[in-house]
Amino acid sequence: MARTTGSDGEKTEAAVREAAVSLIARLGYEAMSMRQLAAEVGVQAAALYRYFPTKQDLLFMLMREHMEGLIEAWRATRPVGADPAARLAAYVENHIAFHIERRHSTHVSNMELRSLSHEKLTQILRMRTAYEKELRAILRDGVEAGLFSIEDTGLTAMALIQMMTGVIVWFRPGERLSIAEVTATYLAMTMRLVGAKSDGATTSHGAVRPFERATDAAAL
Amino acid sequence: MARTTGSDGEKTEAAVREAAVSLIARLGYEAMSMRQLAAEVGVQAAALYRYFPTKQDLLFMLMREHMEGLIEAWRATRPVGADPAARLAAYVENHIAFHIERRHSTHVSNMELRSLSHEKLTQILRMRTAYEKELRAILRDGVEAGLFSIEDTGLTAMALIQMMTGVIVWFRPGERLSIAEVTATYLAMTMRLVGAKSDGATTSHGAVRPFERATDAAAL
DNA sequence: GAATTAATTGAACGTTTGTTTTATTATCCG
DNA sequence: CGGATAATAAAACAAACGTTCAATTAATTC
Repeated sequence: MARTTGSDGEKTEAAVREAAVSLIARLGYEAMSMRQLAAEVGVQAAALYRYFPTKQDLLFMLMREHMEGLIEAWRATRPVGADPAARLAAYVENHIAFHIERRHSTHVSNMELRSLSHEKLTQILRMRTAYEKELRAILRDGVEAGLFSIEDTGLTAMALIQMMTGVIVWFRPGERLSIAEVTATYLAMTMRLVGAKSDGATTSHGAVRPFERATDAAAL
Repeated sequence: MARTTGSDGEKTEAAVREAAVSLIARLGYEAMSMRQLAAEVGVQAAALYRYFPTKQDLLFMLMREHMEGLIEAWRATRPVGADPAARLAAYVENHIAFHIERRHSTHVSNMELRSLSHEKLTQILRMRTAYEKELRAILRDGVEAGLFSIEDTGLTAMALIQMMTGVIVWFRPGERLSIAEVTATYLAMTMRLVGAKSDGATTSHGAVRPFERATDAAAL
C-alpha cells in the first residue's frame, strides 16, 4: 500500500503524458478525470501530483511541448536560402507530416485552448503566432518575387493553415490514401491556391512534383 | 418563491437556447454548469428542466437545429440548373455567410461532437455528410465537364470545407476586413484551388467576380 | 371569482470532482 | 546492512455536479 515494486519516476511520467494526450484528445480536458487518467497509467490519482502541480498545468505542459516540437521540426527542416516556392513546399510538407504524426496532441492543442488561464493561453498563442508568421513571410516573399498571386497574405496564410491542419479531422492512417499521397495532393492544392507560376518545381498543369520526401518527412 | 411575474415559457426557452449556445461556445459543454446557464437566463437551475430532459439533450437540440439551418439555407440558395462553377461559387458564399453569421453555434457543432452519445452523434454526422455530399457532387460535375482540374474529389471537398469553416477561428466582424471582402477572397482562392478555367464568372487572372451578394447572403 | 394550468423556486439527493495529507514501502547509496 | 530518499497507496476534504421533488405563485379559463 505504498511504493510498488518496479516503480520508476521517469517511466511513470512518460506514461502519464502519453495517457493524458490520448485521453484528453478522446474525451476532452474537462471530461477527463484525474482518477480516469490515473487508472489508465495504473496508479492512484494522488501519485499524479508528483509530476505536475495541477490538472491545468498538465494541460499547459502538453500544449507547450507540442508547440515547441512543431517549431523545432520546422527550424530543422526549413530551406533557408531557397526560393519561395521551395520554402512553401517545405512548410506544407512539414506541417502535414507533423500534424498527421501527432494527431492526438494536435487535437489537444487546438481544442482545449479555452481551458487555459489567460496567462498560459497567451504563452501558447505567442508560439502559434510565431509559427504562422513564417508562412506569411514565405507568401510575402513569393508575391514580391512575382511568383505567387495572392489578394491578402494574412488571410491566405490562415486559410492554408486551417486547410492543412484539417487533415487530422478526416485522415486515418492505413485507409484509402497514404500519407505521401495526401501530402502530395495538399501540396498541389496549395500551389494552385497561391497562384504559383508553373515553373521550377511545378508541372505544366499546375500540380507539383511530390519532392520524394513525404513518407519520411517527420523523423524529428 | 414560485412562478415569477411576467414569466413566459416561450421567451424563457428562447433565452435558454441563446444563452446555452453562447456559454458552450465560450466555455465548452463540459465546463458549462447548469447553474451557470440558469444564472445567465435569470432563473433557477431546476427551471431549465421544463425545456429539455437532460443536459446532453440540450446539446443535441442545439446541434440538430444548427445543421438543419445550414442544410435549409443551402436548399433555399442553390442554383439548380447552373454550371458547376456557379454552383461552387454559391456553395462557398452560402457556407461562409452562414458560418460567420452563426459563429457560436458552429463552434458548438464542431467542437462538442464527442459529448454526444453514439446514437445522437450518428444523427448529426448523417446530416453533416449529406451537406458535404453536395460539394463533392459539384466538384465531380466540374471535373466531368472539364472545368476543374482536381486530383481527388473527396479530399478536395474536405480541404475546402476545413478552409472555409476555419474562417470563424480568426474572423471578427468589424475588424480589418468586411464579410464581403472575406467571402470574395475565399471564393477566389477556392476557384484557383480547384483549378477552375478562367471563363464565365471568373476573371482573367483566376479571381472571381464577387457575384454582388456577399453582404446580404445569409438572410435566411 | 373560482378552478385550472403554466412556470418557477428552494431545498435536497447521491455522485463525482480536483487536490491534500499521512503513512508505507521499494530502491539506492554508503 | 542501515539510513536516506523516491514513489506510491489510502483515506479524507470541501466544493461542485446533474437532476429530482414538493411547494408556491402567476396567468389563464370558464
